[in-house]
Amino acid sequence: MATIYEVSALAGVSLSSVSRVLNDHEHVSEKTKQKVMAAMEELGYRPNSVARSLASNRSNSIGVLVSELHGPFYGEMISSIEMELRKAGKHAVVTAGHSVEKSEKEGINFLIDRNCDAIIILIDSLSNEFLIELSKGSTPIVILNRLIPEIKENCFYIDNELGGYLATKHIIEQGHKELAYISGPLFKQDANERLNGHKRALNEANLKFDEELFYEGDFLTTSGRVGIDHLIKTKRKFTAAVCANDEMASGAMKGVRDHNMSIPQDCSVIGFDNVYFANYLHPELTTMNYPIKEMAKMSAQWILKNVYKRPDVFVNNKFTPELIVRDSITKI
Amino acid sequence: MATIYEVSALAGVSLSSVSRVLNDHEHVSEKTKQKVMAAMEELGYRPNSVARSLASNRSNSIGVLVSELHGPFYGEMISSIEMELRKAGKHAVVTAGHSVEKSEKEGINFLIDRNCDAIIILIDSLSNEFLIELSKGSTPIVILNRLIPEIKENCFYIDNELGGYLATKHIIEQGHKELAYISGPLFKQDANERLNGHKRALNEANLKFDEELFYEGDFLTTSGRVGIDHLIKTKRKFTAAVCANDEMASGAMKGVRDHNMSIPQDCSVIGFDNVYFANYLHPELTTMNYPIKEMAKMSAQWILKNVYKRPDVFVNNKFTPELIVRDSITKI
DNA sequence: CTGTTAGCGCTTTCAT
DNA sequence: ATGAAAGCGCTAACAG
Repeated sequence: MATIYEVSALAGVSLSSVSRVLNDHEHVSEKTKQKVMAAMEELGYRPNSVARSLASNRSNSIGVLVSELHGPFYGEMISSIEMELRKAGKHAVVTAGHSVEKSEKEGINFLIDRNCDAIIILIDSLSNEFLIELSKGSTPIVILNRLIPEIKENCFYIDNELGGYLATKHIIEQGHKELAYISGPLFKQDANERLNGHKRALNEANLKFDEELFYEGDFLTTSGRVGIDHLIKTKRKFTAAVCANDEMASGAMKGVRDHNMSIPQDCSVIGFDNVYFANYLHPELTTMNYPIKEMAKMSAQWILKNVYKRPDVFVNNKFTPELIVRDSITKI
Repeated sequence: MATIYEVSALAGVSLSSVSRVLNDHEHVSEKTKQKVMAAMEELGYRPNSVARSLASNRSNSIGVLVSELHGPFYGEMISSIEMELRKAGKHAVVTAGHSVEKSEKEGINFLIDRNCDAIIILIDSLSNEFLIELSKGSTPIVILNRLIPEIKENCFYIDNELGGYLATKHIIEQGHKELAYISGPLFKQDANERLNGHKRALNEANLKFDEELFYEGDFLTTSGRVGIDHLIKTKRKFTAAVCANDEMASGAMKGVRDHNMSIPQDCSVIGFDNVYFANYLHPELTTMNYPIKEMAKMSAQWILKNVYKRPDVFVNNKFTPELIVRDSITKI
């Protein structure tokens, strides 16, 4: 593998000149530039990214820490981040924290030790305090799906409370009065906020929140399934199940059917996130859109702008959930 | 950030000794080891991975190139790889090729330039010849979902032809005689093989393959939907739709229902891959299991063994698809 | 605009 | 078992 030395020798210029054209510096005469490029071409020179990183203290890699790498939600997020980064010649180093505090901290250390220039984080177990502290370190961080007021510039989030509110409001407007709620794990901020929105909508309609018709799941499909079993066992009547995400909604749909009820006639269902397969469930799932792709893209752009000093792009931190009406809710 | 120099000074030993304990070398006295560890502890020393890479010519990063980063299939694969790698202190650098030849080649160069110690590849546009050539380079590669005889040690694959055969055989055994087939894009090897298996089963049952009841999709949900429209327009009768993957099957199910037919009574459906949401479709999808997690894990282990010389693990290259019977097929 | 010169932090012979 | 010293390939002041 040819090095910068050989290039400089062949081109008859100094190391620095080669380095300069490599880094697109100004103040290089067209002539030397041509000579250098020709030499590079002839030698099939490829820069050694590790050496560059060591000398410049930039790895051009961005760490991405998520709860899980699979699942419809994270996949879209990572896909979106990688696309944006790659256009800029940067790359994504991904790792998962599995919603376990210890493991998530390890993930962060892992990425920092890897000299990532910045880290994009979408996890739940680490406290705001920890993340605020982390943000004071030398590795810039951006946080997805969470607003931490003290470092709000680094946060990209949607109004989960509003989303929860709008979802439940919609279902109430269709005439439903007895709502079951299948929640995400309440140690997660978004699960909490969505539940709060749900309660606000209930309140506004003078309906009361029924503890018996509440089930705390884990955001995974199976817990939607189990949740329905649990709810039905209470013998309480409900005409709709409000689910805190689409995965649980899909599980809930299965559960409802396993009890020989049909959707939406016997039980309406609403989800949250609008993951791509919500559209392929039967009936198609009414849900709240979560613009994860746009948010992920924004977070990447923020890094390009703030860490790599790329020309300004407009960066928007707050996103809005939107109701997507499909066929899983019936009028009463 | 403390460096190895400060550690060596504080411990009162040489650079090399510090390096030795860092790398778990033998021939280090227990005493110096203790001194060094104490010094590291005191200084909060963290090794600089970039410097290590430059000096050792190992980046401890493994490139992963896939067609797409989202979708149920790739998500599970990447998740599985990352878990295995991280246990060994290695990390995954991911990138997508979008099934476009130019883009996939760029992806490979990108990863090589990033000094990845090895690359895991699951793509479709690059030819066997190209990959064989690539395998002769200095960066080891492993190939998922494809058998290239010349480099079969580096390949991890299932018998797609057998899978296609078994799927269709099963559906024939349920009494179906008029089968529509929604294929993956035929430039992809797996799509081809699955189709061949389908034809073999047909043949064996003395049924003929009907060109009119064939539709070439793109492995994405929407093309399953579109495929059904197309098939129905032919006015040919069919009692079952054999789909080359679950995503198209989910689209096909939607299509069938949009034409006011019910599943499986009016039209049975079978998929391929057994992605996690196949279980949450309605009716639950009968499909062929594709052990992508195990295969991904194996590929990571192969790298640990062959590139990093980790203690032998048993490595299996060939996997077998298995029929998963659920509710999307009816007896005739 | 171009060249010289130190490193970046660590690994790895080679002696001892 | 330990240490000295020479890089790994490149960047970034600084001087000219």
